[in-house]
Amino acid sequence: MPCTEKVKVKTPSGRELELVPVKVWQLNPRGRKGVKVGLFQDPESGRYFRTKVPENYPLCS
DNA sequence: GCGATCCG
DNA sequence: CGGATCGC
Repeated sequence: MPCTEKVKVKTPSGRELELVPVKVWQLNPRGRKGVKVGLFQDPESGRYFRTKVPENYPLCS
């Protein structure tokens, strides 16, 4: 499933933006909860970065 | 430190 | 191949 919904994120450049993740996956140590992580691209710098996304955000490609 | 992911 | 992501 492609990523469509925007997420409010703090970019490495220090801006608060709504971005659509490139990809979202679950990062779980065995036996505990962990977090959902999104891969994003900073429109300012063009650089990729990872940050937590809300638990209710769907996994996507 | 663990977990998945992939850019640098 | 390591960094960086988060919370436990």
